[in-house]
Amino acid sequence: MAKQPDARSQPTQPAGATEPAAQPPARTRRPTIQDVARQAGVSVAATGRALGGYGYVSEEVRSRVNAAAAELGYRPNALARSMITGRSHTIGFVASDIENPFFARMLRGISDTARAQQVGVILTNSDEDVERERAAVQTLLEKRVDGIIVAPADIAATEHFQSAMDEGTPIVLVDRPVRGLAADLVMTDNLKAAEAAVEYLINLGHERIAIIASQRPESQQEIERRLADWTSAPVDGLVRPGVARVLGYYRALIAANQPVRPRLVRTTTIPSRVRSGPYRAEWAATQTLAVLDGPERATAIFAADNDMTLGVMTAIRNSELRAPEDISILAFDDLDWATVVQPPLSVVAQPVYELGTIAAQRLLARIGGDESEPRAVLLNTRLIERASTAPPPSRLRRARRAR
Amino acid sequence: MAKQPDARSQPTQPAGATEPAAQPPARTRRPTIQDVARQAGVSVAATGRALGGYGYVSEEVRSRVNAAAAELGYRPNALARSMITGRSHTIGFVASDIENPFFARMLRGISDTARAQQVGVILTNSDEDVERERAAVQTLLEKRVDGIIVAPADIAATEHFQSAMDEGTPIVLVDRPVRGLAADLVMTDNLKAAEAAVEYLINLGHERIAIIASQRPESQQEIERRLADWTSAPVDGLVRPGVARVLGYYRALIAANQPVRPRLVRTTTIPSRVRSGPYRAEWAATQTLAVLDGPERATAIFAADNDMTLGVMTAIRNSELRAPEDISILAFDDLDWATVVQPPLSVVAQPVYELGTIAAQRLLARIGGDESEPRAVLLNTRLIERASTAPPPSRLRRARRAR
DNA sequence: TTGAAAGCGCTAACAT
DNA sequence: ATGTTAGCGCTTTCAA
Repeated sequence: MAKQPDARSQPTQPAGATEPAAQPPARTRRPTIQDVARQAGVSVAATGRALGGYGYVSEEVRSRVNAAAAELGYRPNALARSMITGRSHTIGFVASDIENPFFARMLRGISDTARAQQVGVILTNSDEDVERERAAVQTLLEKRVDGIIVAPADIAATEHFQSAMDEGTPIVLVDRPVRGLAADLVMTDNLKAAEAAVEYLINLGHERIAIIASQRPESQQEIERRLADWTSAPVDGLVRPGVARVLGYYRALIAANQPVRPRLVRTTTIPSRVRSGPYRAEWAATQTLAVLDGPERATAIFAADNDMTLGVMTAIRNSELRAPEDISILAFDDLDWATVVQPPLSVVAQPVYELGTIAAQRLLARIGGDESEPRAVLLNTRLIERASTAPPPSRLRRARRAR
Repeated sequence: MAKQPDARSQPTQPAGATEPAAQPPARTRRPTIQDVARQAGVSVAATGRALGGYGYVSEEVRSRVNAAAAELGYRPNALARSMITGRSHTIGFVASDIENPFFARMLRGISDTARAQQVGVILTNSDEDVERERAAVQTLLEKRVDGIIVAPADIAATEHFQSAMDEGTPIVLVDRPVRGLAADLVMTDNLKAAEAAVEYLINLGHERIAIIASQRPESQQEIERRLADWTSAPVDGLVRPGVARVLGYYRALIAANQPVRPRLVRTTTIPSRVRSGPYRAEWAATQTLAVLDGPERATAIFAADNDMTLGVMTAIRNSELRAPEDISILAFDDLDWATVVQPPLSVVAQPVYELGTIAAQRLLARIGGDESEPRAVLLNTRLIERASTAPPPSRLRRARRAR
C-alpha cells in the first residue's frame, strides 16, 4: 500500500460551483420543539405528542404541527429523547479488525438487522487487545448504547462485560466465547467443522495431512491439556475457534486411527504480538514450506483461517508443487477470491453473515426485554468441494498403473 | 455462502459456569453525578468539575470525588454532556457497502483517526441508493453526530448534504464528488491513474487494449459528452471514479495515436440495478469473454475495479489463454489476494487507508472550527508491476524469432 | 384531548 | 476554589 500518497490539493477549484454563491449558511440555532409549538400555536406537550407519535392528538393539531415543523426545518434531537426514554436506539460492535473480510461481512449482517429496526451501529476495533476492548466498552456505555456485540479479545477477561450487564446493558458474544460469562453467544461449531474437514481429506486417501494454524501462547497449553483427557470437559463453545479447529484435526486423525505427526502440526505460537494479517500470512508461508519437505512431507494441508490460507497459497505458488496433484489444500472460510485462484479452493464455509444477523437478533431481543437464560448458538458449516482437493499422489499413481 | 446455517442451540449449557451464581444483577438506577456529590460531601458543580476535568478543583476535593465515583461505579452520561456542549464526539460514515474491501479499509483509516481523538464512528450502508443515503444522513443528524463522511451514491443529489451543512454539521465526501456542493472532497486521481495504467500497457507494446468497467446509465452519456470536447471543462474531481477511469483510458490511447476499438471498450451499463459484487463480477466475466475472441482480440485487459477484476480473472481461468503470455491483465486496487493468484497481479494501487485518514482529518478539522474554503484533495496512485503484465504475444514471437 | 410543569444528567454562568 | 441555579430539548406525569 502506498504509504505516502503524495496528496495534491487544489485550493482554487472546490467540489463545484454550479449554484450562485448561496447566502452565508444562516447558522441560526436549530429549531426546537418549542419553536414548532409557538409557530403552530399549541403547547409543547401537544407538539411533542404529534411529532413523537405518542399520546393523544387531534388531527387538527397534528397537521398544524407537521406544517410548522416542515416550515421550520425541524429535526428531532435523539439525544434529548434518549435521556428521557433511556433508549438510544444504537448498539455497539467491538470487532477485532474490521478490515478482515470475516468481520466486514459479519458487520454487514449486524447492520442490516439493526437498520431494519431503526437501530444504529457504532463500530470499534479492538485489534485483539483487551485494553482497547475495555476502553471501547467503556466509551460505548458512556454513549449509552442499548447493547453491545463483541468478538472478545480474551477468553478470560470478563469484568468489563459483567459490569455492563450488571448495569443493564446486554452483551452478545460472537465468534468466540468468554469463560464464566452468562451472556448470549453466537459462533461457528469449529470443532465439528474441522473434524469434518479433516475426515474429508482422510476419505480422499490422505495419510499425511498438515494443519497450519497460529495460536496464542495460552492456547497451546490448552490444546495439550485437552488432548491429554478428551472426556474431562465438553469442548463445544468453550474454547477459541483456533483451539477448536486444532482439536477437531486431532479428533479426526484419532478416529481414523492415523498417527499424529508432530512435524505436520504447525500450531505453535506466532512470534511476539504479531497478530495482524500480513505477518500472520508470512508466518503461515514459512510453516507451509516446512511441511512440504522431507520424507514425511504432507500430501494435504488444512489452512485454519483467512491469513493462513493466504500464506499457504503464496508458499505453494512459489514452490514446484502443483495443487491438487501434488498437494491438496482445504481452507477455512469462503472468501470472494476462492474461485479465482488456480485451482479454485475447496473450503469450509462459515455462515458469516448469519453470525452477524443472529447475534444482532439476540441482542435486539434482549434489549426488547427478553430475560430468558443466555443461550449458546453454534452454527454449522458447509464443506464446498472445488478443485484444490484430490486424492494424494500415491493413490493417483496407483490408479494410473491399474488402468 | 450457507443460507440456512442450520443453527443448533444448547439451552442447557450456557457460555460457562465457572463462578458460583452471582447475586441477581442489582439492576439499580445508575449512579449520577448527584449521587457522587452526596457521597463525597461536595456540591454537584464541584463534582462535575472534578469528574469532567474542567474549571477549578482542589486536590482535596478531586480525590474525595474520585473515591466516591469509584465506590459507586459512576459512569458519565455522554448523552447529557452532549446536550449541553453540543458535541457528541461521534461522527457518521455512510459507505455504499462495508463488505467491499475498499470501504472496509477506508473505514479502518477513518476509525483509527477518529479513535485517536476519542471520537466514535457510526456506520451505515447506502447500497448505492440515494433514498437510503438520505435516511442515513437524517438519522445521523438526529443522533447529533459532529460531522459526516460519505461516499455519495449520486453525483447530483445535494440537498440532504446541503441542509446538513446549513445546520452546521460538516460533510466530507470521499471517493466520489457531488456536483455543486461546497464540501471537502478526498478522492483518488482516477483519470491520471487510468491514463498512466494504459500508457504503461502501450509502452509494453500492446495495441489492442480492452477496458472492462461497469457504468451507470447516466455515466455513459457523460463519457460521450466529454469525449466530444475534451477542453470544455476540467475533469478532475468532477466525475465519478468509473467515468474518470474510462476517460483516462481514452486519453492514453489518443495520446499514443492508437485507434479506439469500440469492441474492446466494455463500459456499457450493467443490467437493471444489478450493483452488488457477485453480479457485477459475473457481468465482467461475460464482457471479458467477448474481448478475447475474434480477429481484433485484446492482448491486454484493464479491469477498472474490484468486481471487474474478479470477473476478468474467472473468465481467463476458464479460457485456454494464459496470462501474461497470451493476455496481460492490469487491475485497479491492490487487494490482499493479488499476490496469491497465478500470475500475481500487476495493479494500480489506491491509497485507500489514507483516503480514510485524510477524510477523517479534514472532518475533525472542520469540527474543530476550521472555516477555510472547502478543498478537493486528489490522491495519487502507484502502479505495482507484478507478473500479470508483459509484452503482447506478437512482440514475444518477434523477439524469439530475432534470437 | 390538551396544557403546565417537573425532570433526564449534566455543564455553564454567576455569585460567594 | 466552591456552591447555587438555570437550563440543553425532549417526554411524562398530572390536572384541566
